[in-house]
Amino acid sequence: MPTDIHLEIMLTLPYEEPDTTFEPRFGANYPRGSLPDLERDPIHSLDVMSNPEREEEEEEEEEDDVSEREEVEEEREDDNQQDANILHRKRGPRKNKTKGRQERVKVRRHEANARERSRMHGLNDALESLRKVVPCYSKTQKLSKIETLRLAKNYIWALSETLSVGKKPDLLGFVQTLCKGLSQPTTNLVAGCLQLNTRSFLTDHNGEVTFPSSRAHYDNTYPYPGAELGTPSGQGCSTLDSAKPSYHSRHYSYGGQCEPYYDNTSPEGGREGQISPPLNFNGIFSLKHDEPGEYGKSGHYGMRYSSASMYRVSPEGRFHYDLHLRPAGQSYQAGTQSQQAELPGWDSEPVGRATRQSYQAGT
DNA sequence: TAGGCCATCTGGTCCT
DNA sequence: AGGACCAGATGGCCTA
Repeated sequence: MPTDIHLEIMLTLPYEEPDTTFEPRFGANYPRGSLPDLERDPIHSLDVMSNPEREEEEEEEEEDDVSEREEVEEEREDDNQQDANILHRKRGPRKNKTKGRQERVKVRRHEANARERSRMHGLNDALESLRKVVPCYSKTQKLSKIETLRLAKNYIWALSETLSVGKKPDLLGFVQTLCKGLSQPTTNLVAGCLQLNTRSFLTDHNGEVTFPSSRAHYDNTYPYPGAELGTPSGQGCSTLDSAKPSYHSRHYSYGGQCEPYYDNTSPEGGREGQISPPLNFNGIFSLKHDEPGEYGKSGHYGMRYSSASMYRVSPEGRFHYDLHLRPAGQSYQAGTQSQQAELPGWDSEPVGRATRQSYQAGT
């Protein structure tokens, strides 16, 4: 896994920094009515008299700043030199007027650009916040915007599905869901963060991550009646699912049908834009994450661990799941061999065991 | 060098 | 009218 990919945010103009390309001498920054009463030349008076519409324009021009007026006066002098007959300038657009308007347009454009920059910076800040609450946050190896959004969607989906199932999730299936639709580098990153051996992943010809042996894991982790009975999807719901709105139907509706978790219902699947992730119907879901100040304390690749604590309140009581997705270097208690056996693809590295232990401990 | 990602500029559209 | 939002264009940086 590359360690020092440097993806600096290229900010030519930080939004806290004044836009040096903006010339404050132009009209927008001057209070209205504060302009000196400049003496008008004969040409000016003639234009106003001969064209009533010009009068409104002249009122606008009074709002322009001194510098703009100076430019206008200079141009008028040029016009006088170039055109001896002032009557010829009674008709048609005047260059000085056009120039003044152009300057105002330019100022507004600068202001709009600054607002747009600020808006995009706000958007990027929000995206950065999102990066910090999805698995595999790294200051040095940032996920791209699109990958961050995809991973966040998958993460929400995986957590929600875990809640809806109401049992400890299978890690491999969890990672499968996380990696749905992600690029191979990002998949490797996620797997690396979770200390999964990427050998367990296979990529099909479409570039989508597939897990040949994962069906059984899903069957075990996300049981559904159709799978058990071999019936087409959407023929019924588990007890748990019947107690909450069904989100497993393509045309999903409350109390509706169920489909296999992995049958065209992946986060990247046909439900895109149609549904929300399944929420716990009768419980409480909360996602805890470390404060930003805690990030980077691990010091390993600038990576931090991500912890998501899920609480579910049910008639049976309150369950508490902790999903700690930790990078290499984090210390954990050793897991058991049986746990490893349940998770094909786990390597034998201590960190991997530790991560598995943490994941399955449910503490 | 091509491709990916990014920030920025820009003009259009919609809304207040 | 002006601001927010959006998408296309453009150019820079970085990596394979």
